[in-house]
Amino acid sequence: MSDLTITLPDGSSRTLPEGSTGLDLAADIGPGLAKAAVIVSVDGEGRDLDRVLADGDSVSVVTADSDEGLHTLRHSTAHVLAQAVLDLWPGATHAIGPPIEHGFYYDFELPGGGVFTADDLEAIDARMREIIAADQAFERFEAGTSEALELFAEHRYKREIIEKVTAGAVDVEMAREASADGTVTWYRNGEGFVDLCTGPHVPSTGRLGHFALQKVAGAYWRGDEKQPMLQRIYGTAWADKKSLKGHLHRLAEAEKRDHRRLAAELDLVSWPDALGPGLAVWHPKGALVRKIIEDYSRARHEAGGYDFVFSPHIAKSVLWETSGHLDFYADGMYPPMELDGASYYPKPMNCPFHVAVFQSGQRSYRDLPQRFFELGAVYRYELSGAVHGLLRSRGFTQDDSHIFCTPDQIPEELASLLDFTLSVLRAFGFEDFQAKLSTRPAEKSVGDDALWNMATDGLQKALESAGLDYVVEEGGGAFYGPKIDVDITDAIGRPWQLSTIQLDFNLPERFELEYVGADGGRHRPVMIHRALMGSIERFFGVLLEHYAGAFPLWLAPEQVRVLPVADEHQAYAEAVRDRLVAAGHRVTVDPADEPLGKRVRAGKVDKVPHVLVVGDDDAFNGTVGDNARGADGPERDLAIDLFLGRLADAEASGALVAGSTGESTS
RNA sequence: GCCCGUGUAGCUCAGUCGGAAGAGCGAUUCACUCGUAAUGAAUAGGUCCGGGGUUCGAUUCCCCGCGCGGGCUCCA
Repeated sequence: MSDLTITLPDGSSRTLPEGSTGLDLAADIGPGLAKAAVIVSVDGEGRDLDRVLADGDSVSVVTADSDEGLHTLRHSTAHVLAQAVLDLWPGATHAIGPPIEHGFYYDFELPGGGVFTADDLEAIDARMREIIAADQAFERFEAGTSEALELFAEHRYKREIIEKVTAGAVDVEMAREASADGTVTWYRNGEGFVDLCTGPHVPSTGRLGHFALQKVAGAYWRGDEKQPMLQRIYGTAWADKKSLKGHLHRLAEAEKRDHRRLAAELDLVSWPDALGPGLAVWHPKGALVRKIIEDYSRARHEAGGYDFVFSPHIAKSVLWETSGHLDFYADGMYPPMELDGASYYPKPMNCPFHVAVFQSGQRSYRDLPQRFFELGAVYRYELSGAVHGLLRSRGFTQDDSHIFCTPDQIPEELASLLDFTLSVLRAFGFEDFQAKLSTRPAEKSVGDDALWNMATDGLQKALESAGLDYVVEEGGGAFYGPKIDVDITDAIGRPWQLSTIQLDFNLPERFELEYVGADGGRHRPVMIHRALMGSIERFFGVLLEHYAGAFPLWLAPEQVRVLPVADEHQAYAEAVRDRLVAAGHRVTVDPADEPLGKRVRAGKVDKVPHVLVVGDDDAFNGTVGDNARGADGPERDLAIDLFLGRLADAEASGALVAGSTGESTS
């Protein structure tokens, strides 16, 4: 009997008897590892622990605390969910159930068009725990298509997957459900539960258990609204109890900083029913913060070589026909208003207007690059079920610019543009970025190869010189040009896509844009669409959640609140306020109609960066007592001049609060 | 738009197995004038989302709308 030689991730090798499995390998390395092992990864491909290894395999043992191990755990838990549902609803069929970030889901069709209710989750959860307690082994099977079709005769969605797989038309979501090489695999556990699946899975259901079912939702089969609506159950699953608890805690925290809740609590924005879904009104405090954001954006663009333009909210259909929006974006547009025999559409984008500005006169290569900037309000007909506070609305304002340049200018323009973008985002306290470069799609696209290559190289070089982490999405670009999207990561680790830099080789063609070159001839410029914050409304929402409502000093609508200890200190409080206001700060006085403790508390609840208390000592000495947001206690006897200096420093640096005793700026 | 859930005071929510609508916070008024996270009392505030049905009687049960929330899809 010959032995197997297995290479481990650290480069060492191990010899095992022929017929050894992944589990044997793990046990050979150490009993602790054998216990912790979930699957093995053989040459980068996940395998069940009980599968036999081959001589020369390069193997790493995957444990539940790794991403791949967690993925497996969640996938296996999804199977148990399906098993429980099929047990409890005879006649139900299961569609797909992949692992997702933090958990898993499974889609079902219940007999007679039935639906799940929230109460059903409890029963399903209980049945799942029985299956886990029974510690049923996951067994893997492999066979040809016809046998598989027979096995899943009662399950139309499984059959559809098998047929698709056989035809070679596998999409990403289904890739986990079946292999593409003509054979079909499935897993069985318990008496009779089988599920089409490429695996791998944990050895047995006893390895699972740290999960929670979260919600039921409708989901179209294959995400297509023309397909049947299935019943989806979402759950979260983790390697141990502590991780599960931690995750549920983080969810609760995220809910507390929901921008819609904070917008109401801090009196910033509201969504009156009478306006319609996705349409907000801005209250004075919210509008003040928004104005500061917009003023900052304008100042940066003014200093950054942009020319400001304005454009109307509606335009005749001919504009949208020329731009092509009516062909490929009509679903996203509000319907037209018929006026004077013409159709006027609310604008879903600003680009055609900026093109019109470009076209208003003859352009020379000496004028380029020409950068037009506008805080442009646009209206998009989002599905009523898709709107989400400020993060997804039907009317919003883009910090929109269109840059017209020569092809030669592309690389330099992109490099400085990306620097500019990151600089603006950093000013708002965002530090973690993740970029995505989307390249030319495989099918149809416009523009010649040289242009695409120059633009794509330019984007890539810009990313590299900016030192940004990025992933490349091959073929992910629009038909009219490559692009970069930049995500920021917020204070609790969630990514948000904000900025986009998008090359466009199409609109210059459609509008027949030209500039006069150095050679005296006419040439076609390239267009760059770009938005840094994306949408002011959405950016505001992201900021609100990022800071949990506690805006940095320079953005806070009310920066300082002065509390006189008693009525007799009112005059001094007002004098303090007037001095701070004269220095350009936003300050109010809260008179002594309520006990001091109550007013201090109100200031904290309103997340005012500085609550000043002034009494006899302060009036006599020209000082204040400062309660900085986030500080452990008050700082007494602070000279007003000193406090003013700190305020100015904090405003300039973008700090959360002034001075050294409050919140840290990290 | 589709599936599920949900709608009671400005906010957060009780409640009515169908029989006179409640609390806390907030607001207003009065008293208190206070050195650091909720002073006391009083008052005001509701077509119980809208319309229809069942009933002697509907905020409660049923039907249809509308709003909101979670998903599907898309993206700023």
